[in-house]
Amino acid sequence: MSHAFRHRDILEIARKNGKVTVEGLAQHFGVTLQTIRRDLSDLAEEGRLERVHGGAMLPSSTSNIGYEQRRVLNAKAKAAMAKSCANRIPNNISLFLNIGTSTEAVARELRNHRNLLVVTNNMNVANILAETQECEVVVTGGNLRRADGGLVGKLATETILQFKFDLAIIGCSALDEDGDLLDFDIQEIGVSQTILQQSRRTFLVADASKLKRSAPARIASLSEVDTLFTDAPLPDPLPRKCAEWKTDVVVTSGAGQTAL
Amino acid sequence: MSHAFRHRDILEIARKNGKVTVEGLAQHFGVTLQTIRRDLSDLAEEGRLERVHGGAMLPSSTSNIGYEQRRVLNAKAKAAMAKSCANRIPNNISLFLNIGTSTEAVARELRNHRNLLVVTNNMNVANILAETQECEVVVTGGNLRRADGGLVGKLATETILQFKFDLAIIGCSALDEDGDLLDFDIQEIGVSQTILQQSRRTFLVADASKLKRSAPARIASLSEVDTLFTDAPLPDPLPRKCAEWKTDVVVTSGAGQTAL
DNA sequence: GAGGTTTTTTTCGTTTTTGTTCGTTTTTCT
DNA sequence: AGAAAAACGAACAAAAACGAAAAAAACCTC
Repeated sequence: MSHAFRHRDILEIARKNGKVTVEGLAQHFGVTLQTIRRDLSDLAEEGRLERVHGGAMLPSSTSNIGYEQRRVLNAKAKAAMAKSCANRIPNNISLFLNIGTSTEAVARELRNHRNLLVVTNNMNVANILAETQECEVVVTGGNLRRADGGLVGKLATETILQFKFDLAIIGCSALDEDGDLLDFDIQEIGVSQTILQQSRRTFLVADASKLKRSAPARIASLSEVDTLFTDAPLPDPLPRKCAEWKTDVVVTSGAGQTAL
Repeated sequence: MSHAFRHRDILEIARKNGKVTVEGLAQHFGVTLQTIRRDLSDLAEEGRLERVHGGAMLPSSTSNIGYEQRRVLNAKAKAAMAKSCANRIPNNISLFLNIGTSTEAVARELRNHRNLLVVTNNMNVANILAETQECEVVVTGGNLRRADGGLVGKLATETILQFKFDLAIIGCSALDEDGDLLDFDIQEIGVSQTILQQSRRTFLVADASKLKRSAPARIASLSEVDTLFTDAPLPDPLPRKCAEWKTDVVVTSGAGQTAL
């Protein structure tokens, strides 16, 4: 029996049960574990299944496409990045957090900081920080973008212009090999650029997946960023450029260690 | 079996029951307590659950679902008021919703309206309307007031000045026998007054409990309101005054009927 | 049926996950 | 308040799962 048949059946079983196990499938088809592993890897690569330890699950796109999916996507690495980022954020300062699941993770880690003034154009960040008592939260105005809870547009930009931040924590959609920060949404570009302009220091939080993507609009260059937090070593031209630009790079392995 | 499978099921159980226990889950999955603890820690780290001694709960503020559920208590009268208010709101207009549980109830009833431009300084209203696709939501900037999710201060006022609304739906902390709208928070006064000034028509939503309270700051007079929605007949001097002012009064009994 | 290709199995070192133990913290009982 | 019980997290060991690569089997085509 060729893998094509198995693939079809595996998907069917997965759709019925919501999940499949390597062991179970091996038994079901009377083949080796390794064979099933290869099948699942193939299916995962095609995006038809989501590989997990011990088996595979239906890709979450079935239920909640987009934001939720991105949020869960390597959440652990993001949490680690966020932790090491939060560790370098002192108390008693003003800071900005923009749109993005990574900055939301940072917000979660900031709940125990004291006396911060946090300005954000991200509804989720505001919701997260509403829990704590220890910091003042200011929300910029703007048009609500349902996809990610972002507040965008003229109103957002104008509000930001009224502040001067000690620190800006930003995310981006992509990061290319020239060290340019890119974004999908033209509207968000203006907001991000205004933030950079209004803040004394800048932290960029971007997980490794951002390095494999591209996006149409350019926000800024890494040279304008003080510290980059990421979860895997940078590909080749970038480490040298960052050194040149004096941009610190903090790589956080999944477990939470920090290295230069 | 991998943690990925358990995580999904744990969240499902948590959403159904509102909480999960370490012991219960360990038994359910046939694994050690320690394993479940690790799972719960992971989920808490991702912000998907809130860890508590002995188990975990749905995160309190983040989740729209949890919030929705918590608001059900004593909301019957409010929902009735909100329904009859929403019935008098046409489609295709711009409107403002300010702070208050009553206006939140109205927001909930507006989810099936079409082509509205809703501006609000209430995070909860924004969260509620984020669910629907049918209307544009604009959030004013402002300082986040944790007690009620309100956005207040100079930023809020300034944003509102940039709009002109077809209709404003407002709440208030108290309503006295002179027909004056009162509020506890001085900051909110400025916002409310600005709203009245910028809108062509005004609906006030105030349940009967507001009539028994007092508050220090005066927002405006009922004479400036076009329609008052409430859930019990007004005490004595007010019906006459309202008639004089040409302020409509819509009294909704708990069951949902509408009377003049 | 020989030769080449594809697929599967086998093997093995590595990584991930789970279980166990133990000292500490939190909760509950008195 | 103080003691007992329950829950917790860290650390380490055991078990399970993993991926890569070589060997074997199955399947072509000529």
